[in-house]
Amino acid sequence: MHFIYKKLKYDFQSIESKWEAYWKKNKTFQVFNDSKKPKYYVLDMFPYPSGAGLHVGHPLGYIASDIVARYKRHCGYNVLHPQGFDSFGLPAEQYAIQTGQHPAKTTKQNIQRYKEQLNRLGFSFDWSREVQTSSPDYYQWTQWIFLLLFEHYYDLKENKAKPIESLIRQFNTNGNQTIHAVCDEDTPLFSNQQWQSFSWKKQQQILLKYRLTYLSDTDVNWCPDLGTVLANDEVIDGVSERGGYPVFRKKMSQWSMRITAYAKRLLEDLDLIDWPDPVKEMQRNWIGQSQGVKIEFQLLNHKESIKVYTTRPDTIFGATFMTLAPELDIVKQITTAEYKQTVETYIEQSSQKRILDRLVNAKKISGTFTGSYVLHPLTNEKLPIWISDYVLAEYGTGAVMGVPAGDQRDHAFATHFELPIVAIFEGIDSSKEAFTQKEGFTYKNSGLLNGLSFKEGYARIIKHLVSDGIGKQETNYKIKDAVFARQRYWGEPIPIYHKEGIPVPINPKYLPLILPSVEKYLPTPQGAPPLGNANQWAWDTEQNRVVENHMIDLKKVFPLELNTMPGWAGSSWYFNRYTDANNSKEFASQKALAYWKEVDLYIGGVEHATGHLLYSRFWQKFLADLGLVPFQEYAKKLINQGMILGSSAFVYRQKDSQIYVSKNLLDPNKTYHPIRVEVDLVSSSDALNIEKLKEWQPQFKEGRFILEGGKYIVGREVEKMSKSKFNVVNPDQICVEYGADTLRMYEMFLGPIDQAKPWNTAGISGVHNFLKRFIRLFSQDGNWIVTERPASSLELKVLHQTIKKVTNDIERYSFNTCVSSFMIACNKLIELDCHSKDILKPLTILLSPFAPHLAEEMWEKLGNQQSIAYEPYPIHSEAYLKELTKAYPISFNGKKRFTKTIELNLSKDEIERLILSDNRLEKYLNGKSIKKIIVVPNKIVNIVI
RNA sequence: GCUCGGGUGGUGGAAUUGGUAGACACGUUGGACUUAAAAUCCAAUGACUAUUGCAGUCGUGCGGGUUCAAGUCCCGCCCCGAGUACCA
Repeated sequence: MHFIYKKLKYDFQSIESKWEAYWKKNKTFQVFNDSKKPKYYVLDMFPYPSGAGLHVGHPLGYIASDIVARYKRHCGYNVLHPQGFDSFGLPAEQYAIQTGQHPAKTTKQNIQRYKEQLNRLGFSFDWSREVQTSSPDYYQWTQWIFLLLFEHYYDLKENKAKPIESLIRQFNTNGNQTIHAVCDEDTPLFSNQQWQSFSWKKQQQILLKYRLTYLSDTDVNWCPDLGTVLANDEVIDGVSERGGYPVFRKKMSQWSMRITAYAKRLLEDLDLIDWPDPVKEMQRNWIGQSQGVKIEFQLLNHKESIKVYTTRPDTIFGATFMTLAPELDIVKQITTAEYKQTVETYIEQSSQKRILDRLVNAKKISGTFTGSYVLHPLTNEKLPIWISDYVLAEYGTGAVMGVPAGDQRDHAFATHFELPIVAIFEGIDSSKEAFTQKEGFTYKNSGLLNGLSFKEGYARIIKHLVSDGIGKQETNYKIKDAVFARQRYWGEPIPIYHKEGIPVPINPKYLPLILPSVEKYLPTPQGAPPLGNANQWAWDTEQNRVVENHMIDLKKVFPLELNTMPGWAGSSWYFNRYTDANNSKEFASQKALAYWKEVDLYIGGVEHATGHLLYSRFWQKFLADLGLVPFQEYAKKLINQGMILGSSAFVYRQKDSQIYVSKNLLDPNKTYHPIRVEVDLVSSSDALNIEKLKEWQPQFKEGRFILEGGKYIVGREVEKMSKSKFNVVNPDQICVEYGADTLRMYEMFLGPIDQAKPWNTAGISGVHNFLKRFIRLFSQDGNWIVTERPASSLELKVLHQTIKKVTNDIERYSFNTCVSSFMIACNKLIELDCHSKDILKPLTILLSPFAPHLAEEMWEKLGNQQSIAYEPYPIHSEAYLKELTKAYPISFNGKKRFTKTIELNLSKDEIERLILSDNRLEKYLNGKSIKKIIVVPNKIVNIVI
């Protein structure tokens, strides 16, 4: 069949701007909370509105979620598909420091630009529910949740958060000795009389040890270059995630969130949610549960004892020394006069080490003897006490028993300092290295464990230690309480004032506590956070409002907290706010929360696995404990979209010259400097536009370019897309050249949604051509030729198969194969010369989630008045497809799968029916007869003609 | 080191439960249409052998195994990516 097609105009520019305006004007995607339809909540991780605007990688997740949202609308759901901005953050603040421009102003401009870009791509967001974390309407509720956390503690009996008043009541009646609650390690025990005798200040200090958000002297990650502390997940390889500056450990008075109280539930409830395994695994590792035993070692010549935590109590007979973390307070008490000097020097040195040094020098063994000894609890032997920074103060008890035979680090330490090594595994040589496996040995030199296997010995020793009162079984977690304060300006103010050194909450009635204006966004000369520059930053407890600093009298006017909340505060609960985003009375009404329930599909980057995705689960659990939200887990299903990488372009400059050599002419014996050049200056065949290059940067003006085949070919390298690498592809430009629909489909077509992949503009023409061909189904020579004639069975088959395939693929989030299916369908229908309305109508609905602008245009041209967005989704007839597959029934005997060759003599009619039954047979049409057919149950495998 | 992913044409990637591997697209080559180019359309395109044609051999990182049948399942390696890192 030969058709000659004239060029058909696909005027995507006017189509797309027309429908963008239409959706906005008609509020097509606004949803309400009182629908009778079933609900579906599809959420994107909201963006930080950076000054650079969107690049081509950002919308990937939004396109996927928009396809699902539109698909679910067609399926008859009331779809909540909101968007907002995580608009507090460092870049706006740094810009403010440089230019003096208020972060609120730049943030507003950036948001404006982001919205324009997002709308251009045709996302069906309900903007009436937009949230901005930096808006007081929003952050008053972030502050409100902060205060709730402050006013609650974690009860281990009921396994939930409870009001602090209930704790105070118990203190008043019984003291704290019978209380089973999460608190700081150093909380003293007291009776009810003692509690009542305490001063207000003392009582408050004790309560801080229980509150779920609290102020304490903790070791923090201090980054002097950023002038702020960082959370653990913001420190990567010992340097700051942002900027890569060195980070130090430092003791500071800091706000923290008692996320450790929820460690167990955060771990266990991972089983309830359908999240990608890597994310779950990362959270599991981050929480880091381990089962072990805390064992008490009596100090020689001291009343006190030291507890160690170990997961291998069975190796206790191999313990030949004890090592403490240098930071522990007890170190100073036990150090003998003789060793005082060396110990103090060592402590000093290790505290000044950068985190990076500690990591890099991990294998470099250091430590020093304290002069003291502990007694082995089972053998009564004298074990020397050492300190070393391989022991971490914040894990376990900060003390380990040194078992060189069973632990590699202990072995290295013992070898380095010539401490004894006791072999405890029968038949295993412990002198060279430790044996860390948990099978394949029996014990020796191990008292009551001798001759037992690991399994027997492990159980035996625990039983013994516990019954003798020496040890206690314990579950330990790696996860640490999250530092919840930044020394920055552009964040939520913490609604706390300070009285006698005690933090006191502001009554939530008087929220929001509005961020004050300052003249300088830098820390004060005294080193206080930027809020220290504010003139109006004191709390009047009688008028309950912010007043000027000079009114502070420490009687009724007190200084306000100067720290602000970290970046993850606002994002830890925003998904709840969308259900009722304009509510000024509550963070969200119970009715709205009950209607929308949890997020059905959440799409965002995997980089938030141990940050936002963990903190938000924690807050959700806390809010659920208080009965404020109806679900323990807020997102049923999570998908991580992979990053779209840039393809950087390089020119090669010969060393010490102005000669640039084309990629394939490089001489392996010479040295070249690869220099990144702007990818816009390079054609899709990697040829460089030298004229434009010379205009772009003056350093190339004098360059001599050695060409191959008349062209300069650049080198390529796949890297993260970033402005500094000159490899950013701007979606606006793609929209101008190909249109938003093409961009949407192409991003989906690139590959599986969760995979990282390099951007390649060259391939986009394939998808663009598909859309042009799609229009061709409706027209010929520019004329509309949709017909009313009923569809043929072959056409119907194409349609039903496509519906089935596309629907299945959307349901399993395989969007790339969807796009392929559309192309196949389109090609087949063109070949069949199909212009039937019966086929094109459902096909247009099917395409609408992917290419919404074009679908709307075609839908209107088909004579429909309403937007296509709420058209019922076409249903494929399983019966019809089955009917077709059964067109030529083949039966078998036996259960086992087998291959069988059948000799056939089929008539033309039979062949046609056979062809209907199986796609692959189409090419055998036109009179050829089928001789043999190889079959397995329910499937034709091979045909011999 | 440990944990989790993943290795399929020149390229991006298909292949729901084991059932004609390489769909779909890019790129490349040839052709049609054009004064020409672009655009569009048609054809070929895993490798090798053979050719007038039919066809044959090898092919999913490597080596084994299970099966009538393996990209897919099992065992042992190699390589790449991500996360994590003195966690006792």
